[in-house]
Parts: sequence; C-alpha cells; structure tokens
Amino acid sequence: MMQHVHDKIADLLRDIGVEGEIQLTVPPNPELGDVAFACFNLSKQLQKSPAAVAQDLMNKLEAHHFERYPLVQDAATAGPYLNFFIKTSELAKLVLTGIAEQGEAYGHTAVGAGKKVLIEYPSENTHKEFHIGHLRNVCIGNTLVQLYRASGYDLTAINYINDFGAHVVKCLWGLRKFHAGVEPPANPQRWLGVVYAEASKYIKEHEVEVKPELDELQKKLEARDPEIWPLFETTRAWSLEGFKKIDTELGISYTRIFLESEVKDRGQQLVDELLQKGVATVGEKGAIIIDLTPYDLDIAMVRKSTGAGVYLTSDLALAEKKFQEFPVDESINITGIEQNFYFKQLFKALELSGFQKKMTHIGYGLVNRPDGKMSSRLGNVILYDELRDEIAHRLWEASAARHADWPQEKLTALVKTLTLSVLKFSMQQHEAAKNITFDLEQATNFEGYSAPYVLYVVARINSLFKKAGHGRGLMVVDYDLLIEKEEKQLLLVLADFPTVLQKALNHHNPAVISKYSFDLAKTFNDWYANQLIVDVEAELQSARLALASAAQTVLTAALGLLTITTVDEM
RNA sequence: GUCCCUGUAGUUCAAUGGAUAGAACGAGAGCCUUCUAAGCUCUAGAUCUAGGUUCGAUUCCUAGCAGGGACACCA
Repeated sequence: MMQHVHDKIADLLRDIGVEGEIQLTVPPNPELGDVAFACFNLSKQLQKSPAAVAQDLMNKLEAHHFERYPLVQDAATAGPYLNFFIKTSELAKLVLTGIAEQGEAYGHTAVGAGKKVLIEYPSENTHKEFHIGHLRNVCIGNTLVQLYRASGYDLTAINYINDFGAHVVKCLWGLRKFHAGVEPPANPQRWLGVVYAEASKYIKEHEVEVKPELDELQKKLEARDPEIWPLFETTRAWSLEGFKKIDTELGISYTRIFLESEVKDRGQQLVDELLQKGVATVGEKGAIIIDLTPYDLDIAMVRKSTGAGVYLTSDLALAEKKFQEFPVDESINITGIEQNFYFKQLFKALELSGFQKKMTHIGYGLVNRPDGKMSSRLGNVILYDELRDEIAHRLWEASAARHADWPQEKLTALVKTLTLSVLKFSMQQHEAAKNITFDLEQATNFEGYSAPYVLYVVARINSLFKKAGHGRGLMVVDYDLLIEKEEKQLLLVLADFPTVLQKALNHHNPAVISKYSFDLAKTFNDWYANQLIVDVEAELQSARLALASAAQTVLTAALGLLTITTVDEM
C-alpha cells in the first residue's frame, strides 16, 4: 500500500527528470513531510550541492503534476531533501477501501506461490524439562509458519523429537539409581526434567565411575534390550503427552512427529555407507568422523568409539526420510543459535553425501535471566508451566480488580487469552536471532510495549462500535472528512503493514510484527486521546469509525500472525 | 588457542550508510463532570575504546577491551 504511494511519487519524480533507481524514505518529523527523497546521489552526478538539486527539482514542480498525482498534495525542500506531503483524503480512500476489501488477508502476498516448504520445530527432547527457551522456539516457529503461509508458500510443519540421545540415557540411569519403584507425581513430564537435572549433576561429579554404566545403558537402549526398553517406552510416553498438551495450548499444529528412535538405525547404516564411499573415515579411538577441515568446519563425528550414534548420525537419516515423505523445495530448521555451527556441519555433511536439497537453519537467541544464564545443571531454569501460572495469577488480580462485576467464567476466559498473549508477545518482542534477557517483572508489567497494551486498543475499538450502535458493514464514507494530523499518521501506519510483513519474513524475525503492532496501537491511542470518534456528527462519525475499524482489522491481523488472539473487552 | 554473535539512556530493546539516535520500563511533574486511566501529556537520561573508508558512520573495515556461544565421543 505504501509501496503504491512510493511508486506514484517515483513516477512524479521521473516526470521532472529524475533518472535511475529512486529510493524514498520517511522524514524524521511529520512537519517536514510524509515521504522524503534524498538528493545526495543526484548531487554527485550533477556536480551540484544536494540542496541546490533539491531546490531545482522543487522549481520544476508545477500545478499540473499535482493534478496528475492526486495522492501528492504538496512538496517542500528541507536542505538536501525534497519532501512530499500526501493528501489525507486520497490516502484514506486508498487504505480504507483496501483494508475493507481484503480484511485480515490485508498484506498477504503470493511471493511463495508454488513453493513447497517444510519447517521443523520445536524439536523437544524427551526426558528433559520444557523451559522458556523452548517456549521461544515455539512462538517464533508458530509465527514463521503464519508468515510463510501469508506469503503464499505451501508449508508443512513437522516436529522432530529427540527421544534417543545421551540425555535419555542419563535420565533413565537416574531413574533407576535414585527413584527405582517410585510412583511418578501428577506431572510426570516435568518430573523427568527434574530427574534428568539431578542425574546430570551427579554424573558430572562422578564421571569416571559412572561413564561405563552409561555407555552400557546406551548400547542396551539402542539395541532395544528388554531390560531397559519398557522403562524407556513408559517414560517417553510421559514426555510426549506432556509436550502434546503444551503444543496444543500454544497452538502448534504439525502434520507429523519424527522420533529419533525411528531414524537412528538408518543413520547407522548411512554411516557405514559413507565409510565405504570414503566420505567418512575412522578417527581417534575408533570413532567415525567426517573431516570437514577443508571447509573450515572442523571434524564432525558421526559415530562414537563405543559404536553408539550421536545427533548427527540420526540427522543424516532424518534428512533422507523427510524429503522422501515430503517432496518439498526447501527444508527449514528452527533451533537455538548455539547450534549454528552444528547445522553448518550437518548441511555440509549432507552435501558430501550427495544431498542436493535447499536447507536453511534459523537460529534464535537464547533466553537468559537478569542474574545470568539459565542452565539445567544450575537448577535455575524458568519452566514454562511456572511462568504461565505466574503470569495468569498476576493477570487475574489485575482483571478482577477492574471488573468486580464480571462472573467467574468471563474472567477465567479473559485471563486465559491474556496469559497466552503475554507469553507469546514477550518471546517475540525482540529480534529473533538475538539473545534476550527475560525479566519476570518486565513480562508481568502490562503497560507500554506489551501484549495487553495492544489488546487494549482492540477492546477500545469494540467499545466505540458498541457505543455508536453501529454495524461493521461497508460504510458510506466521505474521505474528505478525515483531515486531522493524527488521522493521517494512523493511515500512514496502516498503509505500511504489507511492507512490514515482507520484512518480517525476509529477516525471519517476528519482532518486526510485534513492534509494528505496538506502533499501530500507540498511533491509535494518540488519535483517540486527541479526537472524538463517536461523539461527533453522523458523517464524521462514519468516517472516523471506518478508520477505527481498519485499525482494528490490521491489529487483529498483526496479532494473528503472532498467533495471539484478541479479546472484545478487558 | 581458533571461529561465530553481541557491546546504544539506570534497565530491557529500536534505528535499508543519511535530517535533531527512537521506544518501553524505572525516576520526577501533570491529566478521568468526553467514547475503557492496562490510557495520554511533559522533564531528565545513551552510541565500549582507538584508528580508517565516506560529503556523511550506531551501521562498513582494522586493532583493542568486555560479554555470550561453538569448537570428535555433550545435546
């Protein structure tokens, strides 16, 4: 939409003799104009000062130019810049009719039409806890799924669960050593995480003595030895059920779960094949490796000296299997950035094995605490359940205080939606690839850059319509009545949404959407605080409600991409 | 030791090489006899250091310092 405006201005600039690529930006201050054209490049070509070039262009602008481009109302120079003012009523017509026609599909494109993509997340580990790092993975993954689909891609989500690694061995070992015959508590998935942490700590401190036991246990597990297999299956089911519950709560829907245990044997076969082909070689202590040093990727181990597999072993087979089951053009993995190097190795190893599919790794930043990093071993991880319950508790207090007259069920429903919105927003409000510091106090502050701030605006707009007794159908709107500067600012923000969506996709960064939703809400609040919307005469009311409605549509669409549900009242 | 990422207000974060470096929280001062005050005004407050490239550097390059991560039997 804003692209359309820029195209028109670029056309106008060509009419007055500007050649080549035209880049337009936004002036720092609306007083200066709505769209800026910087004259630095032209100044070089023409051997004139940028300010003189801007002035020359300005002098060439005549009345008939503005007649031909009704979106452009006026222009002015400001030093080296030629700034354009957009006509609010024309912008309103363009933006409001566009949004009314497209609804929540506003901003969607077809750039990915005909392309099949597989996205793999959140890839939990059984027998471990589910903490807010995993939550961030889920939230970012969910949004990328929405973004790809909104851009026309045929996207399939899968989940590769690691149920067969050394972490499982440690947990099972710990269960037998410290909790033999113990009945599991109410949430066994979470309990396994505790046992894993306990076992890891013990193993770290007694490595030399217990190492042989662990190696032995891993061999038995991979051989499906009946001595350990039933315990494995029982406990794995606990984890899988727990994860399924969380996944459902957070709104993930993948079409297939791959388990490491179902591909590991094939992975071992592939290692043998790679040995024969000479891609893999025997390294230190008899471990099997792929030498990636010619590619500056060190050495990748594909089988331990004990004969047991590692992640890479299984990942080779997974790649083979998933492309067989899903004939896609590209496969995307979402994991923490600490695996960036590992994925470079994996992709190179696959390439050397003869794989020729496009594979992308998206690494998201870790979640740290204000007092340092989270680690299972330090026992300071923030668990998903605990965080959710704490946020729900604080939201309940705030909501109950505001709505003393609401029945319990209504409050419960509100708090449930708000809790998820807060969780999801807090995980996506900063650049995806960057580590973030998670502060509970900040996450439970429902003012400013937060989900409740944005949701509040949606509720406010509902309230406006309720007060006006006005339907949402296509209103007859006199766009000439929208003349206030706050209205223009709001229209400009609305017009920018399609660009924002593209940027978020290109950078694999949901924060672009979060930031936008906040900016839009803030721009609306500025208007709301300065202009009456309902308590004005009928025609003006229609025009303003149409604008409010568009703002609500776009806010809902933006939040929808973040898989955040809005509320009617709060 | 090698490689990757990051250094911006007290704190958490923004800023395709461009105009006066933006927000939010926190601090201080205000605004509900107008549509939801989970809101809105106003004030104070920052680019790690030293060089370089450029008309112009938070952004690009080099070096240093600081933090994080990864570097074959961990996941």
